Formats: sequence, C-alpha cells, structure tokens
Amino acid sequence: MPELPEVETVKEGLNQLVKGSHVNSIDILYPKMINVNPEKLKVTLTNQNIKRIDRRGKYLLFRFSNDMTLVSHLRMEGKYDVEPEGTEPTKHTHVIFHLNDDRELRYKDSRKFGRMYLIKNGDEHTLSGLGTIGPEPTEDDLTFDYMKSIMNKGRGKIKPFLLNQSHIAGLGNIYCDEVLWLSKIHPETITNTISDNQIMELRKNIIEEIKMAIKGHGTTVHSYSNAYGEAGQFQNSLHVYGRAGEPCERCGTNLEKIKVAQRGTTFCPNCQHKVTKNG
DNA sequence: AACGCCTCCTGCACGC
DNA sequence: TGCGTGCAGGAGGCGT
Repeated sequence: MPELPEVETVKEGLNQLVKGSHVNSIDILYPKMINVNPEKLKVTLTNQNIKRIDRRGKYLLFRFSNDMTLVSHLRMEGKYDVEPEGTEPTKHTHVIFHLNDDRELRYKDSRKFGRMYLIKNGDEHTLSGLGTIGPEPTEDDLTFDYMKSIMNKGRGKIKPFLLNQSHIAGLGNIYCDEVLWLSKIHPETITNTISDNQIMELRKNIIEEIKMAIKGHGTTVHSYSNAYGEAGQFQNSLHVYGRAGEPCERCGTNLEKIKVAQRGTTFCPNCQHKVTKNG
C-alpha cells in the first residue's frame, strides 16, 4: 500500500520519465475513478504539457501547462507505468495518456480503489481529503507545538489518530505500526494521555522513519513498484509490520497482531506500553 | 468537533 | 478441481 515514501518515489520517477511530455490523447477505461466526466477530462488535458508532478501527503499532483491539476491518489494498489505506444492494456489498466513520443503513461489498479480529481491550480483546498490534510512529516512542518496541541485534543486511540490524514500527512498502516514500535507506545493508547516526552519521541521517530524510507525508495509489499517498475528497499528495515509471531528485536517477546479501528496492527505486547501522563 | 462505522473493489487464502 | 466465503485496506461520507 503506497504511503508517503512510496508516493514520493513514484513522483520522482514520473518527473524523470514524463515531465515536459505532451499529451496527445487520453483513454479512460474506468470512468468511475474520476470526479469529472470523461469528456471533460479529455477536453481539458488533451494537447497540454505535463509541466511537473508534485506530491502532498499521499496525493500526486500532475501540473499541466493550462494551470489545471490532475490529483491522483493510488490508495491500495494504484501504480503508473510508462510503456511503448500500442502495448496491449492489461485488465487492470484504467487510464491511458498517449504521449507525443510513442510512449503511453498508464494508470493501473487491480482493486480500482485509486481516485483522480481534476481541479484548477490553487483549488486543492476544495477537495475533501486534500483540502483538510495535515502538515508533512518533516522537521520544519511537523512542529512539536503542533503535535502537542492536536494530541491533547485526541480522545481516541493513537493508531487511528495517526492514520487520520488531517492530523499528519502521509502515514499509513505500515509506518504507523513502525513509529509506534520505535516509540514504545501501545497502538491503543488514548492519545491525550501521552506525555510530552513521548510526543517528542514520537515526532522524532515519524520524521526520521519517513526520511529513511524515502532514502530506501519506499517499502515493497504486494504490487507496489515505482514508475520504473522497480521495487523499494525499505521492507528490509521494518521492525513489526508483517512480522506477527516473530520475536521483537528489542526484547524477544513474540509480536502480536490485533485489530485496532478495523486495521490489522502488529506490535510488541511487552515493550509497547499504554503509559499515561500520570505514570 | 471529533470519533466510529460502513462502503468501495478485487485478489487471495482458506475449507470442503 | 472448483466453488463459496471471508478478509485486507485508505479515505470519503454519514451518523452520533
């Protein structure tokens, strides 16, 4: 499931492969995934250049030469491939951008969970998800004061709190479990009981983990690959995700898998505590 | 306002 | 073998 580091890797690949490319025509094979009707999308983006691709949280933002933006969210299985013109589309190919150099940019998605939105530049705030997205998990954007203020308002469990993109942008199920393990916080800890020292630790781990995962070109699980079709490296650096039943690297206790807010959650029952401010 | 629950969609792992 | 069943999961929408 692509999270921020995977989407960043895809963005980098797309900028190298299709930045500056001219769109000759567009085929839309699965219209349901787009928030405007197919004709409108075709009319708007045909004969435009892809100026560049940006990223915000897990959203890709294709900037076109007519000041329009195609927002693309990969959700679970979405990916982009660049292939020679005329390659037979697989059954998971949903949108094809025909470029003017005998190549095609193809959106593929085996689960059809991904979504695209067409907006004017600057109208990002009008989209329900992107419009309310929280700060990027970086040293400059995710300040301690911000973390403290939102966490002190959180009455629910920390895991779903971190998955909520309006709090912090880009964390998904994998990196959530990882940063909670790194911070020794139980995933069911009530958010506003977490001490300032733990908030500081959690913030540090979120920023560091995302930075390292981007360096490793993301985590490869299931079908994820970047626009080159390459796999990421970071799955080799995961401590809990996908390791239920294996011993914790810190204390040797077998890692457990539970459900928290309908999400599979792996953690160490021994060294991840529901510590409160009062001890 | 903040949170919980349901839905989308398909591939895959099961059990018989 | 092949069928049916249940599960996974990000985020949007809705109810509380």
